[in-house]
Amino acid sequence: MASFRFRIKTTVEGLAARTGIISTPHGKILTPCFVPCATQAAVKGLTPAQAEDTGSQILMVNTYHTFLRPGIEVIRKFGGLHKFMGWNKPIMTDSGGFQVMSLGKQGQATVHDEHTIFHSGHNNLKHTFTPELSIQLQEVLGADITFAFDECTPLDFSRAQTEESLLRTHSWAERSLAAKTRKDQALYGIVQGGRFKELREKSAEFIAARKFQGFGIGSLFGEPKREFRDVLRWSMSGLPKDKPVHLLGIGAVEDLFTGVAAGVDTFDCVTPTRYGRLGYVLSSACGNKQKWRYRITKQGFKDDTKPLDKNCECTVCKMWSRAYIHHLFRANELLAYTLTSYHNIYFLHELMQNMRGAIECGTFSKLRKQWMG
RNA sequence: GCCUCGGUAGUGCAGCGGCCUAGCACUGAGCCCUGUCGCGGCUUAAACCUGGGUUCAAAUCCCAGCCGAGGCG
Repeated sequence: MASFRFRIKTTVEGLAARTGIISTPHGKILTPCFVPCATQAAVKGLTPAQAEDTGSQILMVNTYHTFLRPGIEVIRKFGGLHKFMGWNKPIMTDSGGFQVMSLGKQGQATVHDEHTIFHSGHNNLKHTFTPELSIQLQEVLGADITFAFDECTPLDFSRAQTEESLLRTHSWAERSLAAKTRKDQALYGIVQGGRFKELREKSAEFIAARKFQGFGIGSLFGEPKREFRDVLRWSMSGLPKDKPVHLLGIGAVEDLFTGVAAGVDTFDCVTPTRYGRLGYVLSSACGNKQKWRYRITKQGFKDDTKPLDKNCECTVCKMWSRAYIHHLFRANELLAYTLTSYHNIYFLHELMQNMRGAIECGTFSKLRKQWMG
């Protein structure tokens, strides 16, 4: 079985942007690329075949969610996620760290230095999560790329709170590494540090010094765009260039350009599928140059015979009209979610493919300018 | 034909003399969501069946009509 490897193909003069190839036991990934979320071992609304058709090279599955349901023993019985969900390409698994924050905000998680206690909504059970458990679970899940258990620090945390949280993330990073037993899985360490320059740099330095095969950058959403750029730069400055970097939870068009320019190799984000369910269509021709999206549920599309995106080559855009998809949403037909999610994922993969092409042709800055103005 | 009950935003309900500038839920219109949210949040639009009467004051009480549901013939 092939082991994990990262090879840089092309770099861009004056920028950190690069193309590369991540090799994993389940195949290669051309970077930079977008990673759709399959949180509960499914890309919401799509079959694995459809996910592959959109251009997906790798999926992100969540450890905490699959631990709660169906439970790790079920997946163990199948020999891992790949066989369980019928996806033979690479998989990465989130460590459950994000849920420390997202559930914590709802009072469903309490963080301690040693562990985190989750109060499950499913059945009122309490679950104690530790870095060791997260790694153990991820090894059973069998992902090609795994993440250290971290604490996603809310951006409104004070300097003192952020520092305390960061110490925990670092301690958990070391414990995650120590708990690792499988050699065929890559383990990424995660850089945190909230919105503080010194803490981000300190975190990057700390994580870079450990034996991780790659790095994740955490907690970058919700920032004003200017800060986003800065925080990303601080987070990456101390990381070695020869290892892959994943930007966790980011997928807005502008952020993808910013990330790639800064040298990020992979991105995961829920927006294409979440937007798909909310009736938002990603489009390069929608007139909204901030968000690159519009709402198909609006009245105006009721009898619109045009495709979702006139510039898009995806199956949905070739086969169906805005009027039809508008109708599916109005009628609450499940196909609405499938078609819109399919298109949205295709849109992001297409964008990333264009970025890869542009980097290799030396026209990345031009492409970015075309999109961002 | 008689009797009973009911007619309040698009839908379903609340209000039953002044506290109604009429409340709620869904729906509509619009905005928002970045390691998931078929969710949730915010803004906004929209109604007292008709006509008489009683009263200082009627969505509210009375009469007639119209409409709907049920009962009796």
